[in-house]
Amino acid sequence: MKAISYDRPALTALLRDHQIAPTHQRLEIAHALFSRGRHLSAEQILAFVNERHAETSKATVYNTLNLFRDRGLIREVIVDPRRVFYDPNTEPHQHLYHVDTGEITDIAADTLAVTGLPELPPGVVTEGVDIIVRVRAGGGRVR
Amino acid sequence: MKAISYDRPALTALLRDHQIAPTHQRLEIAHALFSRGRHLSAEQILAFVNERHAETSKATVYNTLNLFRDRGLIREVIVDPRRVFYDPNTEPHQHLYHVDTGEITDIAADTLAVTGLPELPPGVVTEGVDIIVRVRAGGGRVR
DNA sequence: TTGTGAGTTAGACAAAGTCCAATCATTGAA
DNA sequence: TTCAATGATTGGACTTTGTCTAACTCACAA
Repeated sequence: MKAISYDRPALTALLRDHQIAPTHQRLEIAHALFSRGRHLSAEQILAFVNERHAETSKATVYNTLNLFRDRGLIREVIVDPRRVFYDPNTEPHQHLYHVDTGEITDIAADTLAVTGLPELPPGVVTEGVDIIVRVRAGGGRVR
Repeated sequence: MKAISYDRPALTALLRDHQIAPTHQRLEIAHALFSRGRHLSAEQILAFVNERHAETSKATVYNTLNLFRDRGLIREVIVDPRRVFYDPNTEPHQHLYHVDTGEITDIAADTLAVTGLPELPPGVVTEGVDIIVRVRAGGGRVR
């Protein structure tokens, strides 16, 4: 999330930076994600984008999210087997997943470190290291 | 994976230890997972269990896997948004996920350490910390 | 003004998993 | 050993998330 303002021209520039033609629908979808800065599912994005009057189809939402992901504009978060969440924050960071509520929050990467990762098998490259801290409402005792 | 042999009596005892009535179907499903010691999807387990002649339904496989998970006999691995994998190894360890092939392998926990996890919000308990190293076939340069 | 190619669309389809009401098995008490 | 009660299993309908396809639309360059 490099930019700070997410008005139309800023989003247009953002898409162009990532070699994405800025169509109306794509700008709407980008706006839904970036203006909220939250982790949203495809269904939620579809609902937000069509809040006033239907103008964007399910197929376009999925196409666009996959395109954004391939172009490095957003990131997939896989924590819930039932649906994928999309994260407008592509800076390195990790996730805290509240199992009961489905809520996802960020964990800043700068405080976090992983040591002791094993050697990778040859001919293999790391795509990324995902860390998910799963929490649930706990009876009294914190920790 | 405490036990070493996974014959019928051993599996029966394993289920009983976890307050699970050892029915025929449950023993078959436990056998499919524990004798292979690999990460399997529900579909794969269904196929293994019915290899010779159909004897266990889809519903039972799902019921049973959820029961085993709730009783702490197996663990869910959520790395692929399309399906859940089940892991007969409940000892603390992490996963390496090969994005191209779908292959999952274990990372021993004893070499691994995570530091700098933030304070949890109050009234919340950690269920677990999942670490997934995503790798893909890489052009020459390893690492 | 018009042709072209990229983008969008509705709706059919697919895959994973859940639910339900009917049936079947296991078990413990008599 | 028998039998009722409880728990487990079943087929199939259903739900949800996501993909696919073929037709259509739109922006834009010539």
